[in-house]
Amino acid sequence: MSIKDEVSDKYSLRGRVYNRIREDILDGRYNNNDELKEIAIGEELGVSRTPVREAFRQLELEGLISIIPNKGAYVTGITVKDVKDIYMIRSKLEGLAARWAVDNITPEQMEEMEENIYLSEFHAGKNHTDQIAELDNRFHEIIYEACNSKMLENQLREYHEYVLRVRRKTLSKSGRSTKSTEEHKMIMEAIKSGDRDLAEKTANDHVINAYENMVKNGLYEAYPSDEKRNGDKNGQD
Amino acid sequence: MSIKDEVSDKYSLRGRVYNRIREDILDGRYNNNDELKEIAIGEELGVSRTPVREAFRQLELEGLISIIPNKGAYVTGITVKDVKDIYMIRSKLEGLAARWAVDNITPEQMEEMEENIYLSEFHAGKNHTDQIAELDNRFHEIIYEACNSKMLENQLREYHEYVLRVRRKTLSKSGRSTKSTEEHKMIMEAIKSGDRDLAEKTANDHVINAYENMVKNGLYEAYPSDEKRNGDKNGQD
DNA sequence: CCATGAATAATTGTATACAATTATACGAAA
DNA sequence: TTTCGTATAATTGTATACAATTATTCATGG
Repeated sequence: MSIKDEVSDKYSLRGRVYNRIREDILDGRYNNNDELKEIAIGEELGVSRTPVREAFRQLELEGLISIIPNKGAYVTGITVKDVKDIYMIRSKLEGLAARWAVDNITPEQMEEMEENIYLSEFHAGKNHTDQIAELDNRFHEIIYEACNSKMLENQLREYHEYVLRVRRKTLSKSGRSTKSTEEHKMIMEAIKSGDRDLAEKTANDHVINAYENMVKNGLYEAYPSDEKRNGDKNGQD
Repeated sequence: MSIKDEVSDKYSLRGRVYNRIREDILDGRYNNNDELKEIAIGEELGVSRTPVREAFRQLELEGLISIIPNKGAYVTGITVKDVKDIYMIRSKLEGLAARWAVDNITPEQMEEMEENIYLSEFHAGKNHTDQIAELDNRFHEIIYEACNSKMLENQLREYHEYVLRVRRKTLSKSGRSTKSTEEHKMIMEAIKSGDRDLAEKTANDHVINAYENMVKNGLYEAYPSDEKRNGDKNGQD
């Protein structure tokens, strides 16, 4: 499938341009629908249009910008509904990853997971939001690695980018971190005990809980720009 | 996320190069690890290196080729395990799509679905493999459209490319088409009756059955080139 | 014969030049 | 004033030129 490691190539000009624009978008330094001009970006980074254009093509495929032929490249926003869909999809895929991790996790990965949770419990008690966010990311990364599927791993990483993007816009209110760590612990214990069904289910639920918490804490305020089209009606679950 | 419609741009040189190489790869006209030279491809299509390079960058992100900096672009193969993982992931996502379709399918889409199944039953009885394959694709497309999620739709389409790729290598032995149509019918009826859980479950099972059928009919002969690394052990389900 | 390494060729990476398309400015007519 | 159309500028699309890197050839020495 896709992404990331193949692209990196951090030491070519194109790679640097790609990473730079990508970061800027994910960090919210552009607004939705901002136009990216090849020359302007090239001058800013001291390169010609060629590597910029190539970077654009990749960013387009990744969905971070959209290119209209002969017109320009525009930063693409994601809607409230997109965010919801991503979380629902992630719920399923994280469940699958946790299930597969049961059979494939290494002792070292298991160890890191336990340590991760131990540290999380500490920081959750003190509201160290940066450390908590970092540990949270890492917990999921461990599962991605442990599931032993390059396909699934790549897919989940790709979605994770979007999560980071959203997280930057929604404040991380307290309360969640403790509960989140508890959920991580449940997933970990299910994996450790070899219970595939339980691992899958707890991971499913964890992602959905994270989503619901985000909604409560103002997702809709952070992303007011939903499209009108058919409305947001795939929701009853 | 990704893919396809944004890329198309069929009337630019880059778009034509992209589509051409893409088709060639998916149609199996290249072997695994074949090297793609910018100049050679450019001359073949009568264009310069610039649009070829841009097309390469997109194909790389799509996973169809892999670019090694300063060396070249190589057609990437997928392994037996990759195929399996894709089907397992698809099982979950098709289930989700069917679930969402319950709440979002339009009368027109429902009608097309019923017609699709009616025709499939006819052709399945006569072993019209081409028509059956076409109808099968279309059945899934309808669900993708009906789920009303651009995110999920794009994702499933991307995976579908891989399925087509595999299908071209594995012979479609008889027997399956009748059973497949029956399964489509079950999905359709679940959607029609508004039973979300059933729709999800029947779609889940359908994809897994398709996979198991493929294994029986020689997937492992068609894709002998699995990597050795950690072996294929995430399998007990 | 094989191994080594320098010279050469081939190929990719980047910059620039030119063509095609789209956006903008501005004046004339209603 | 507003609207329309043309001229101009700005921007993207493509081709080509040059630089940097990698592959190949082939002579030399062991």
